[in-house]
Amino acid sequence: MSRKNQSTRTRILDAAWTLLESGGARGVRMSDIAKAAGISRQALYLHFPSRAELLVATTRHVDAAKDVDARLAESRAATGPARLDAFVAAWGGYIPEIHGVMRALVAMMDTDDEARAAYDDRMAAVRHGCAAAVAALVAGGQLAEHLSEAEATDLLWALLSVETWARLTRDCGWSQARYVEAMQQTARAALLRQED
Amino acid sequence: MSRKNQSTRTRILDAAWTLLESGGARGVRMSDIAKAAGISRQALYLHFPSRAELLVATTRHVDAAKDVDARLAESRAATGPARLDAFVAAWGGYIPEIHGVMRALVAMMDTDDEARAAYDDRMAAVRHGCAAAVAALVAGGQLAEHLSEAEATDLLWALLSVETWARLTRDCGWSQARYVEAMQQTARAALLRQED
DNA sequence: TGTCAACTTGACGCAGTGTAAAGTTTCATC
DNA sequence: GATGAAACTTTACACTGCGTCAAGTTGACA
Repeated sequence: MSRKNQSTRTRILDAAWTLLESGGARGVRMSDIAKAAGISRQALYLHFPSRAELLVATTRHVDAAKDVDARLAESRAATGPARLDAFVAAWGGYIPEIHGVMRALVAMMDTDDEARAAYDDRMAAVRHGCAAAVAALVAGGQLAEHLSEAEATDLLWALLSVETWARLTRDCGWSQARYVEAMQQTARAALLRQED
Repeated sequence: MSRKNQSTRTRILDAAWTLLESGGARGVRMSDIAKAAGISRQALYLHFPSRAELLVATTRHVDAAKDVDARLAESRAATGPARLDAFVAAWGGYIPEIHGVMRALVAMMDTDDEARAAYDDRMAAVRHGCAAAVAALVAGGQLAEHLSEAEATDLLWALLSVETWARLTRDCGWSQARYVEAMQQTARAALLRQED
């Protein structure tokens, strides 16, 4: 409630975020987060009931800090294929900033319903954006004949997975710009009706 | 060494496989595997030094049982775009059979070098297949101009990830056949020079 | 009959999460 | 300035799952 409480909570979330994002291949422990936040491990439990809920809160914290909604909203301005490009660029550009947090969430998903729900929630938001981009194609009669609107949405959503991003940028060494460009190209090739 | 030893080892691997594949969303424990194999938990350690090595051995066991090499070899017969289709069908058709095992491997990757190495090994094999399929396109002058041979390989490899398969079939409810068809379509659209 | 390998039982150490309880600091308020 | 509440600390412990250890049991084979 007090300002000090707020600030400690924020310090915890920032610490978790930093640890998850930078390095953190080896699982980030509660004690790591506590140390980084400058408090005792037990004090974490005064603010968050479990590791899962701390991680979930961290994703929300990052969303708020990076203003993901505003960014995705921008892509809504364009129409047709340009909208597809804009959405791919917006979401694709956001992935590197949440990669670590998403990774942790995915790792917990198998054993924690809280984490699973948070992940599903996030995915639903992305899917919603995909659906809107596909709808823009349908409106312009530009969707490939061999795909239903739902299938095109599924395909785009699958294409824009964090894992795919990680493979291309982390494992294959692509630059972020190259990734976005290639995904735009691929999404267009996969979803647009071929007729120049 | 003895036949009985062999058979116990095989029973363990089959048990692990079954558990990982069927259900097993909640992490599969050593005690689960032991119970399923009909031996004590401790006896597992007479055959495998650690959970990681048991999982790695399980992937090899599955590979041997399903004869992945022979399946992928078939795709080498075709040329040009047909080869791309054949490879996508071969690997894509294999994914559902190793999904559970791969999942477990990925989950361990973060904390275990053994598992990481096994995963990298498997990925290298898939990448090799991707590279060969792309090379067949290059040989026929059919690769899209905007992609280098290496980039096309990266892209195909990213497209054929287990995660992408899981999203489409598990999360979106696509049939295996629809998945393969859509991936062939998408790979062609993304990689082939457009010129009809 | 002895012995060797495979297996069992039971106990333990270790890491990491989460809980519990008692003590300390800080700060607002009477 | 004493009182009391909130935030935090320290210490300790329960629980799960992995991995180790040691002392049996069982069965096959020489």
